[in-house]
Amino acid sequence: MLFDSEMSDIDQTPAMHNSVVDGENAPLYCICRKPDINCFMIGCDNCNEWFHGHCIHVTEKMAKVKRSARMCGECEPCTRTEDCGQCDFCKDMKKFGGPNKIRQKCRLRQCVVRARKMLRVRDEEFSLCERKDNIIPALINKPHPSLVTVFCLFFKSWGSDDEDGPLCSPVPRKKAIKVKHVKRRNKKFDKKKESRRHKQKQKHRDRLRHSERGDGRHGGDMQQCLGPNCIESARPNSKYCSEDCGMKLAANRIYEILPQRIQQWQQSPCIAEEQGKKQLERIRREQQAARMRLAEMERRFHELEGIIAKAKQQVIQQDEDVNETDSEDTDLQIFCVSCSHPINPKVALRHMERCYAKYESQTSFGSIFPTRIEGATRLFCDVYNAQSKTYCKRLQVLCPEHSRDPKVAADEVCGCPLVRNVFEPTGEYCRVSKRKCNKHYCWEKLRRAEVDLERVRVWYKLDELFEQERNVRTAMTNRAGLLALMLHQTIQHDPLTTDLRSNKDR
DNA sequence: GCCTACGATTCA
DNA sequence: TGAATCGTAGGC
Repeated sequence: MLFDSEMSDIDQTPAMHNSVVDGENAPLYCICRKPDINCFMIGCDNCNEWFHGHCIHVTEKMAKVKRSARMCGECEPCTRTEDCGQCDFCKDMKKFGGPNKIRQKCRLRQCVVRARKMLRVRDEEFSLCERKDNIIPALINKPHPSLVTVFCLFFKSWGSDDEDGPLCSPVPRKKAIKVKHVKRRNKKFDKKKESRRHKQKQKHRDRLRHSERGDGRHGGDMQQCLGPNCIESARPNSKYCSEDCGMKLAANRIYEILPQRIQQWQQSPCIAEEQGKKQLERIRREQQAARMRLAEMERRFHELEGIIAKAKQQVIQQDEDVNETDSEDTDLQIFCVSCSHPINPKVALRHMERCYAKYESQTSFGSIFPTRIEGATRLFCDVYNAQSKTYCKRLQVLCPEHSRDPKVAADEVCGCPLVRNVFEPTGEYCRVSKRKCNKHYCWEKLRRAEVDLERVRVWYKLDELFEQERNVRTAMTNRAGLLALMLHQTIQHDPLTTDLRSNKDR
């Protein structure tokens, strides 16, 4: 296949021999017999004719699909460009945070024709599991799904033709094996011999591949379609003559098997179901407790705002200046935890708070999602950073990066509620000027942060409990799901198929 | 023969 | 130069 980008390599006008040249000497191409109009064109290897991409419905992207020993370039996985991010190969990739040990491309991108079977065998497993995850909830949401819905979902999940392959195989995978590559290096191979052997192997494989493809195309033995009442011959590499026949057979099987399986299920008691119910009860109790705690914290939130409002109404007591200066007049020095400079204990709180804010504001803590908690006010800062495309996730009251402490007016009073024995409120307020009070520096901010932090904790707890509830519910619903009922037993549909167990018995 | 790990190669 | 991925050694 040739693309227009490759035209420089074959300077002579392509397909000139069979193209008509019009009056202005512009060569005509394609089925439309029009000249090259500066669009994407693709050339045929066989006839050397050039075609406009849009005339033959081939896009530049499609044409660029790679072909190799492991890629046919035509099947769905070959044309797929995105990694699923879920399979073991994806999870191994560095871009998905993996160790890069397996180094294989995504299972969903392994060619169905040419990739090695081991690279795609689990693809079926994986995609089924993935599809199953999508199908079961779809069925759960319908209390009485119509048989057509059930059948379509089931059949699609089962795979169109291949019903012999172990789908979500319960067989555990083999353990990882460590390879001693050092040994390999130490071994002295006869290189000539090795490469000759390699070439022979390659030739053999190529021969096999060609013969396989040949077989696939022309079909070995002709088999009759397994579709109900169908007398046609099956398609190559399939048991059915058409998708329709496969669907009909699958529908028949569901009609035949499902009612019996449902009856069986209903007759047997389920311990896991009982445990699930107990777990749900526990989760609900914890949710209730968390909600009560949240209500309590909301009440404290409003209470604190009331205290702060009341504190602001206090009047400054002038003689406090003397008390402030005469106490603790010592040479004692402590070191700031942020900048490690020696500071006077009297101003330590003020200094350390500012120093911390200075360093803290140089870092960002962001998430790509804005906070969406219904009914919660003033929790996270949530300022959007266009550069990193993230929302700030510090507590709003404690975020030095996006909010500065308001400037204190000269006549503002400290107003911190005074306490006795650390916790008992005396009902009085500190009436020192806010600018001069070193004892209660930023008390509103710290008290607000205390309440907000607890509120955040309770929200996290609630979120965790919702997640637990969802998991338990999903597990309970899936237990008697359609796929589970249909798949968790072995049925010998075809009496001619060799049943290994019966062989053993004999 | 399956599977993992990793050197080698290709490509952007 | 690094990411992607191919091909294969070697354990089981």
